[in-house]
Amino acid sequence: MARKKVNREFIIREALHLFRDRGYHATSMADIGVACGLLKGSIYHYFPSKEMLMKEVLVYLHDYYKHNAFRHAYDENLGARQKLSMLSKFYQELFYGQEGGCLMANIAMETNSVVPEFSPLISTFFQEWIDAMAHIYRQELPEEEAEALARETVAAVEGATMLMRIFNDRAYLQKSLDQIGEKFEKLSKGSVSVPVSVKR
Amino acid sequence: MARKKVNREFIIREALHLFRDRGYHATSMADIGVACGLLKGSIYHYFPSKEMLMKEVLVYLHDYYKHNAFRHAYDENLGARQKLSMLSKFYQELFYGQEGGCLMANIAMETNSVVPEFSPLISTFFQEWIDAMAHIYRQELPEEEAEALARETVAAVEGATMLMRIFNDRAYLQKSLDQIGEKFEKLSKGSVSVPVSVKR
Amino acid sequence: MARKKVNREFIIREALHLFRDRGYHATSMADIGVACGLLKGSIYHYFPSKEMLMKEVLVYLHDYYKHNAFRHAYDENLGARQKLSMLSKFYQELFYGQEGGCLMANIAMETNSVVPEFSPLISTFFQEWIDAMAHIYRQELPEEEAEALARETVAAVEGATMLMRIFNDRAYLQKSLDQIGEKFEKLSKGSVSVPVSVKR
Amino acid sequence: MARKKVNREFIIREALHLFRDRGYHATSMADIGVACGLLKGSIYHYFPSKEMLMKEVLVYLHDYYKHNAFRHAYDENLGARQKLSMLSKFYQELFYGQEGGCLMANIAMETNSVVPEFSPLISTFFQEWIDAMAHIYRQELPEEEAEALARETVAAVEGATMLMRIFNDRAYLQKSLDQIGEKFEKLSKGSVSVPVSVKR
DNA sequence: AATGAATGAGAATTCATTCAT
DNA sequence: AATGAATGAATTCTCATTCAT
Repeated sequence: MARKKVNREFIIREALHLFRDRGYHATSMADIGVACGLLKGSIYHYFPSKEMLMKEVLVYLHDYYKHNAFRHAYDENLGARQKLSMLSKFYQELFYGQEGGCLMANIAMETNSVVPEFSPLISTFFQEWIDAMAHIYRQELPEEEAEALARETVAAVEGATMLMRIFNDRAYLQKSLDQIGEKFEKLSKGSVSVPVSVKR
Repeated sequence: MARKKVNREFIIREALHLFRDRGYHATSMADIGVACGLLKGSIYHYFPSKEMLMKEVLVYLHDYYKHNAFRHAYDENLGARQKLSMLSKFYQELFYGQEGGCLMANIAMETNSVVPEFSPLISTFFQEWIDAMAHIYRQELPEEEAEALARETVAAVEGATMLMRIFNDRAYLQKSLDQIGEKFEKLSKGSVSVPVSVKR
Repeated sequence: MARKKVNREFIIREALHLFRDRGYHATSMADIGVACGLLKGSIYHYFPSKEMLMKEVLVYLHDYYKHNAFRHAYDENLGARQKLSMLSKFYQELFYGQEGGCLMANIAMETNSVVPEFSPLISTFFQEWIDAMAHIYRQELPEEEAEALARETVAAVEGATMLMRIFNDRAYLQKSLDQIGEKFEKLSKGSVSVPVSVKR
Repeated sequence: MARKKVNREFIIREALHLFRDRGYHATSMADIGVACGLLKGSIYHYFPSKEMLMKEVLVYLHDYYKHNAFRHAYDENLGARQKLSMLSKFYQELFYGQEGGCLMANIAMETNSVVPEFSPLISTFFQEWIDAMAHIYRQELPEEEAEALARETVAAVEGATMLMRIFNDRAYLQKSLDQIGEKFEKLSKGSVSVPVSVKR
């Protein structure tokens, strides 16, 4: 029964789940308060506004991905295939809060032209994701091809996550993540670029 | 200045644009009123509630796709490639209200767990889209492959549309639509099924 | 299927039932329109406002009582007991729209200090009712006693009608109407006044 | 000018007066807010809806009667006549907010078939009132007679209260309350039951 | 740090009323 | 006579935010 100690991070995490599952507008400060065991007014001791809280949530999630997922893309102890499989596993877990899907995508769709303050935070996130994927692909694919495939991959995963929510069927995401490796395999075989044998 | 005559369809179309661009919650009845040259209260002359209006918008858009896009998939005067190119062109135009992207996707993401009444209307739409794509693919691909590719296609297009909005760059969608034909080409070549040569 | 021809009286009668059953504020012009097979706007061809319609309803009902009930009190062909029994029967039928009770009382309670324009119409009605009863009682009771009993009678009937509605039990009104005769009997026996000697 | 401290009870009491005087529909949350020195929105800090507030008002008034009036009926240190006179005095004061009359009756008449949620609260109140009166009467009257007289008494008082409002004349209620004792006197004399021999 | 009260702006919705056709 | 559209004001209710304690 030991109550979670309340601090900025705790609130951010609670808010993250609510925002992801119910969206920005449909989540009230009171909802967040309840989730934190606080009154809505108390949230303002930690964050000056709902908008700032949302921003911090976006930053928090971005950092989380950066440190726990994107990072692997640049870990030169790993081979491309290893990296891809690690990332896949990561996304799989992350997006498996089925109710919610991807916070970044959800908020992007809902607020893109209505709270433009969020946009740079969101586009930076996606750019870094794409960069990370492209970095992996470049190990075996020429620059341009790598970038294109990275964009394609991210689009495919997000599109699949969306369908997963709509049809309430995890298979969509599962399939999409599986294809990441497959597609890479096929392309890198056909590619002119030197087969990987990197490792330091 | 000849004012558009106001009727249900006119309101639905105005609302559609607002809902697509600004989302469900951030669009007020007053906004819709202004767009229609009416007072907010007057909208209720035509629709009993915001929720019902949104539903009719979803139905309207679904019908629009059905009659203008999905229909081609079942037109047996056309070859698979022709169908795909017609659909691509259609989506390209439709989703080129860049501000907005895809109404169905936007509303799905925003309201999925918060206004469940919309969900069946949205999932039916996507199912019919997938069915239409699968129907085309079946002309040259085995059942299972056709279905999988259809799901993949829809996910890819929606994911790309999302990135298009986020990066404010139409190339994402463009690329994705181009790949529909390419991917099909590659797969159907490798397939066992008889090459198409339909054309009555 | 021959639709009722619409005229002022028809609307008044429909409105009367709605006002009696649902009250003044909770009855909308649209409700009245529906009951009449008209649109709400059309009511304004017959009455300039909801308030004026309500007034006419009150007048209409007053007239109805005057001609069909109170009148008997002054019909010198009838004995006091006959008069009382006629009136009882009349009220019984009138107030047996159980849902509704007494329009005059309902509207009085609801609007007394909020639409004072109705008050004189209502108090006149009740005064005439009391006068009629007093007139009957005077046949066998002294002036003062007759008046007091008249007031008492009206209060008792209205109080009972109210309890009838609250408990959804017609017995309350029934009992009260029965007691009108009984009480009169008891009082007139004890009274000094000359026993009635009915004419004809 | 020391402002009354606002709490649930304070709001309930202010609302009670407004509801009694102006009725349920004609009293807006803004009215209540003004009466309490608050904005309309602030009322929702204490009550979740107008309907719930009304319910609490009904409960509050019921409790008030229970503890301050009905209670005396069961106080076996008092004789029947004493009880009756205490109750009379109580009603006299209570219903002497002439503008308003009896909240329970007013709300019953206005909302009986339009907000059925109030009905049980109201009928329970009247049942307890009747029970209390019957309990007193039973001291000197046989069961059945006591009950009938109780119903009659309540009906008479409410009917008189109504006429008091309509004619803006306190004499109606006064007279009715006076008669409670008289009628009981007459009946109990004629009754077979043992004359009361008050305890103490 | 946290509360509870209060605010003020704005949301959806209702409704009496008007008016051109 | 009747309609259907439109209005504008009011109503209930929500919510982000502020602030004294």
